[in-house]
Amino acid sequence: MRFSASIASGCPSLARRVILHLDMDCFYAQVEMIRNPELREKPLGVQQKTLMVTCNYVARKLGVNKCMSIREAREKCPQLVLVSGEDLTHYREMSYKVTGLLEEFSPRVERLGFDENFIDITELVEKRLRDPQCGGAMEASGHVYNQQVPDASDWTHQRLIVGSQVAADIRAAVYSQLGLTGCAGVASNKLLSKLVSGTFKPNQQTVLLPESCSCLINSLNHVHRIPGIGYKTAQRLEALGLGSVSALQSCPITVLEKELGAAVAHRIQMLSRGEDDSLVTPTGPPQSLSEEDSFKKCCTVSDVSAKLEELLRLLLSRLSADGRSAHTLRLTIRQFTPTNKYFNRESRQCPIPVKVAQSRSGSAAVVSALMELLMKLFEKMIDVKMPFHLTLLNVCFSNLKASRSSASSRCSIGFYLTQKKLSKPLRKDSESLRSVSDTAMAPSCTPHTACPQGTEPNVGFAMDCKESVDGDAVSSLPKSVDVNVFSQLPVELQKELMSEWKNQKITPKIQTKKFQDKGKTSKGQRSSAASHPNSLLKYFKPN
DNA sequence: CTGGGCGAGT
DNA sequence: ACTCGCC
Repeated sequence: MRFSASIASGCPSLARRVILHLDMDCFYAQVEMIRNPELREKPLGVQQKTLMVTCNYVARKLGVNKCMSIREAREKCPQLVLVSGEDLTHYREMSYKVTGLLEEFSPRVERLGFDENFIDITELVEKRLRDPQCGGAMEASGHVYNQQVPDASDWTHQRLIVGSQVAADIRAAVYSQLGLTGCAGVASNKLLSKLVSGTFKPNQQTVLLPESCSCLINSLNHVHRIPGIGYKTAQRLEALGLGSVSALQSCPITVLEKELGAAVAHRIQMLSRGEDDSLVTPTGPPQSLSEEDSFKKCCTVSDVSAKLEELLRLLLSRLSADGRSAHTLRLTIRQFTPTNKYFNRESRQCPIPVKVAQSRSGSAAVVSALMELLMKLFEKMIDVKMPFHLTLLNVCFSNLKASRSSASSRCSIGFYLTQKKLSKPLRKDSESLRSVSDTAMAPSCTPHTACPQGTEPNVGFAMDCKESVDGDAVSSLPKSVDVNVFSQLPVELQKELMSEWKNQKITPKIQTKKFQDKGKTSKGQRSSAASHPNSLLKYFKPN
């Protein structure tokens, strides 16, 4: 009884969500200024090859913008200080520190690149609304989009206003603990929170109230500015005369379906109206690790071999820190072509023999075994007896699995369910959730009833509930769980379930079928970052 | 003188 | 294996 009641009442309906988008200011430049504070007052650009990928705000005042070529940036600003940003190590580490810190506020954190995160703060907001100590004055923190005046008697306004206060707290925590500034947007879905976060930059925040939604979405000059509509889709829309947001909004769906297919058509028309029902999906640890390098010319086998070995060693080092083992190896190349230089990438992949995958990453035997595989993959694409001209090499480890030593004993669900006491109090909600998803490679995946996402998130448990005499769902403990369903449950319920499984010494079956999108695709195992003991290294707490 | 990553869908 | 999306 307890469970079904909690599940039914605890899941926020899609329309009542409060979503936060946090976008770090000129992220790579900030990291470089932390590494070398003397750079703070100078115009600073971060360089990758011939491109300045970002720059600090001192440089921006002098007319420099991100993604300018180095030549152009130097022309506009001769005093510009450039640092190399081709090694992503420091950015990656800081990026995961940010995500880790955000996960202390809510386990529902989704990464978007290295410098952006979505956080579903619905439950935090509701907690504050219930807390009498936080009651009273309803003033937004930061900007309100369109200078709309909130209506204190409007519940939706109240939730978003409280959301803006949560956002301010979170930004303050990121600054005090990591020294980073960023912009936040608060709205009722991911699309709107992302769009609104950029309205005041840098180091500011904006909340969007529903009445100003159309103002925000119609302020976009072109459909390409809508996140989710990329270059290709925008071009096809343009060809249909649908370059403007308003044209896309009012286009007959049949026209869109004919050009783009039903799924994309529906999705982008929703987006054009500011509607976005996608969930904040906890990102967890990366599903692949890759290293790449681009260059003007590489045309000998020995040069290829040397470059691949360097990439491989970097990757093995990262894989070792991650604590998982890789079971697929992929090589991507780009060959020189005078025209259309940037899109002719080809790749070949192969399994990594279990013996190699599970041996210690540092050993020379592993390096040579993987180098042999890489050169075989290379020769599947390039006839080495003929002249060739490469401009890029990428090595990627994917199909990452928890390795035996690290994961199964300490981090499996069995660990949590059989231990008398947890090593940590379950306060860190994210950790209990992680331990569940960590065992997601269990092969027995029973498909569950599909349903449109967000409408009835408890359906993943439905098979375990019986009808009782009085017609109420009976309080049987679910014995199977979809990772993605579980992760979207209220944190309190997650904890309750974990604790109850533990008490009853039950090991629930894990399903990994993706809950949304009518279950047509599997996301594969979706284990969360901190579930891996060694992955925790990425989440250092600041001193 | 257009990086170096990531994930999802097909 | 490839396309498309995001930063």
